[in-house]
Amino acid sequence: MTAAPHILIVDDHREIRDLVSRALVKEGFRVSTAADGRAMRKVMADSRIDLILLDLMLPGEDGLSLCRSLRADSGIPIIMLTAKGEEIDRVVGLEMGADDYLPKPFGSRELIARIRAVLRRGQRSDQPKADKPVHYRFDRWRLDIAARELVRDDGVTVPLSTGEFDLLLAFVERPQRVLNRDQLLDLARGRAASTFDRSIDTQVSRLRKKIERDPADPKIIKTVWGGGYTFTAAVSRE
Amino acid sequence: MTAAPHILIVDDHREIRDLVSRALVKEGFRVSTAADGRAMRKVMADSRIDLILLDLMLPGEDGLSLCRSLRADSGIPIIMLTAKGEEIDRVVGLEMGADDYLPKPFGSRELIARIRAVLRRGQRSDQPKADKPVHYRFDRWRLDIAARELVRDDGVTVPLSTGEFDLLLAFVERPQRVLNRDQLLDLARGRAASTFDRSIDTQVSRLRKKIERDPADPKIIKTVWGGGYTFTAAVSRE
DNA sequence: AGATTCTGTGACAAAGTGTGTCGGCGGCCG
DNA sequence: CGGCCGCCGACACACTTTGTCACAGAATCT
Repeated sequence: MTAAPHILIVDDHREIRDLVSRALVKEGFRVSTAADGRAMRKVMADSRIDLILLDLMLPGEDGLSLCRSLRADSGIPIIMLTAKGEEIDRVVGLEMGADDYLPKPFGSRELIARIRAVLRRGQRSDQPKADKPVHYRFDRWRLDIAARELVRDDGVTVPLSTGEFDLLLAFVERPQRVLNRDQLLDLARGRAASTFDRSIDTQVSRLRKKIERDPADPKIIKTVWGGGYTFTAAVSRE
Repeated sequence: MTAAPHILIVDDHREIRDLVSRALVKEGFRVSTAADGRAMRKVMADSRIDLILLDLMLPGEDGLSLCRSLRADSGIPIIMLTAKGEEIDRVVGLEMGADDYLPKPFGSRELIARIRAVLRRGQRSDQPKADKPVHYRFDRWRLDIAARELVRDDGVTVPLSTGEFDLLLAFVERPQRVLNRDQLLDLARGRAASTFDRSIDTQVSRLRKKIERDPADPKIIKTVWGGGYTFTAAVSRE
């Protein structure tokens, strides 16, 4: 499984974003960028991020408070970046929960080494810790996140494979939205699509067989021709 | 699927509009322009916009308040443009919810790079967040947006294809208005018409077969000779 | 290691969409 | 009033996208 890690660069300077982005892409990472905290949250809502490079100085919400709030509800590894002369902040940064710290200017070699190191050690649960719903309800189903189980209203547990569960979770967390195959693959498998990738179709088909009343006339996961799929059932979080 | 993104330029200076417009068209984007907030809303009501370039200084309603109100009810990506020397406004702009910020003068290369970056990350649905109706009623039908279903008053669900649903939705959101083929194609498919494009006619024909009592004598979707089509049934939002 | 489950790929069928053609109808002009 | 021109409706067809199945390699379990 060649799951290239997905790195998110958060920095308000475009030159930095582009420079770092190019360096990481060349190393085989998948990269997204954001100029501020708001953009960062947006990216995180739409894709599965493995590690965040976070600039200390940001317009609006600054890096430290972002770091703290990230730590509060998502164990995603963070590497803090700071302008030189802000050495003092190292301690603060690490105390805020960053996994590593890198003062600018830094070489791409050093950055990449640290990223790999953090990723290797950060195999930890990226299980969000805070206010994530314990389970979701939709149609006549309850999806139990902790137990990774799908339970029907009559109490029967329908077994889901790992892939089916991850895909269903991706859907359930983003109902009423058209998700294309790339996004689904990223969200559910953490990897990018190869050309003519039909694996999502197959998984959707398998999932429908288990959750739809009539798999031939799906009501919960609808196909958007040329666009992807949409989870159309109403979802309630608990 | 050549779904060229549709960019809306909002600036009161004609030269800027023309200049930027030409640059974007050359890059393959579809472009609309507006000189002020009122014109902007009009364009947005008539077409599906993927991204807005918004000048900070505008006559009447200024860019910042426009930005805020856009953010309030339509997650459309925004890039703010400002005259030089207004650096201070960057923070304000981003806090108001702009996705990026570009001080004048800027090169077209830089502008295009930022547009692509924002579009890439803003892959998401431009699903307005605010008070969108859950469903629309007309004639003897109910169109359920979340479920993407068309239900007759007797409770029977009539299956619509993706294209039929999107077209019907475009109509239902703009009843009693003449919509030409370009607009319909833009609203329902997000693309521009190619020469001698008859696809809308075909889709209207298919749609009529499903919703009209007598498809040969349509009462709901009327043809405007030489102009397009009009959704003539009364629509109520719920 | 052997058995079992899971997942992605290829193949083929089915559905959705757009283009082309033909014929009809509306509007325009004499 | 009649004929011409251009626009629209309907249909057939080609092409694209999706559904599903079988199967093989990968992963996991025993």
